[in-house]
Amino acid sequence: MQQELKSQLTKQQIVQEAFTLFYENGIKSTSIADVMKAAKLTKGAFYHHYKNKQELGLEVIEHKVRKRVYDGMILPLSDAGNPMEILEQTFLSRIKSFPFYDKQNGCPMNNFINEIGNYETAYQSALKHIVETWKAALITLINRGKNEKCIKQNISSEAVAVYLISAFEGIRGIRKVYNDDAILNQYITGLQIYLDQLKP
Amino acid sequence: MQQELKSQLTKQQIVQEAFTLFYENGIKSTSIADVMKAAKLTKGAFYHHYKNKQELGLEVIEHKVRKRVYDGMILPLSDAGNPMEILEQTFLSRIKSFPFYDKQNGCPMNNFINEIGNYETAYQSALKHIVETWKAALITLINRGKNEKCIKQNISSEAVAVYLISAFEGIRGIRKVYNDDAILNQYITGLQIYLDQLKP
DNA sequence: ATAAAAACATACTAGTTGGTATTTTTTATA
DNA sequence: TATAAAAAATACCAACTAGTATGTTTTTAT
Repeated sequence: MQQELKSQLTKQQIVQEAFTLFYENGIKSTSIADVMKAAKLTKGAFYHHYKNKQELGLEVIEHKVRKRVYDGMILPLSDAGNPMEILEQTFLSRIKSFPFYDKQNGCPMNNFINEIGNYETAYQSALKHIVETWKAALITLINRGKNEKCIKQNISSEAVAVYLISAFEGIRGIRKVYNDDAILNQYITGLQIYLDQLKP
Repeated sequence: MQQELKSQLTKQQIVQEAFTLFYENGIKSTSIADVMKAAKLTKGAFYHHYKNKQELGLEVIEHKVRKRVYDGMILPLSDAGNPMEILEQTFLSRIKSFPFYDKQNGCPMNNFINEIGNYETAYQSALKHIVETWKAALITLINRGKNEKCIKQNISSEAVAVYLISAFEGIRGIRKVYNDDAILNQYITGLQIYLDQLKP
């Protein structure tokens, strides 16, 4: 039983280091040896715990990337309070308060989405699942906003959800090629205009 | 003189094949040998024309990617006609009419942006330049719309431009992890709502 | 026609990659 | 404390990578 625990701890460490390296340099540019060096272990240990690199990639997506999106963008949506304010809080305040590191490296999910080829279906469905969960949570919130009369009735909740997610992921990529936050501030202003127009 | 022409023709072919392979599989997953095999030439020919892989990458961005964005998204913005209709035409109609291949593989510029690491400054500034050109053209059009009273006066043209670009690039990435166009249609509806709200 | 230069091919190197085979070390338990 | 299983290390391999060195063919200029 204690051995099982140690095994899980080791795997956790590998996944943690892998996430950081994948986030900073991409999955393709990161070798197993790189990950294991960061985890202060050797390749032998890796292949004792994992079948291959893809298995690690999927675990990083499902455990690290998923959790990040969940904690930062999905969970706050189910808070009590004015739905409009929650949207502003989640999409506006959050991006403002990102540390430099996160601004520079973009969104881990978006990085993955755009790095993988269209034939890597295992990665795709794992990523799609995160987007779908996010979208569903947004739709629920927007519908609540409609019920509580703080969001226009005659707009498609799905469409707004998808448009919000698209713009958010888009700017996280675009910000990477800039050296400053000016473009981020323009996005924020643009988002503010967008959100204001959703009010009845 | 004829040799100069042949040299340029060969380079054009290399750049063409490189663009296709980079677009479909990413620049990191594409080797020089892959490119030259597609171009029906050998590695020796490549290094006769190019210093290294990065020089090719930059040429692909500056010649192929830039031209694609320019022709598809920038040039139409300077057409005569109602600015609002031009925006709808460019952002709505264009994405609808994308062939399956383009939907599946996303936006070449966005793929590049999200594949490259944040230390690859040469690529970044080449990509930033494209975004900046696009943004400037959009701002010009939006300002014209304001002058001609078909776009609200009290909104920031820059912010709208950035928000439009962000959402467009974002959805092109997100679409890649889906197998169908439903998400694309939701984006289109979301964009339609957004554009309508810009009207006075 | 011929020499030089450009275009391209061939063969190679040194380093990296994902993955495997085998051995050593650690740990749990009887 | 002996032993079996799990964890980790070592050593390796075949394939691939960017890039180089050197050769051959083609084109151009004289």
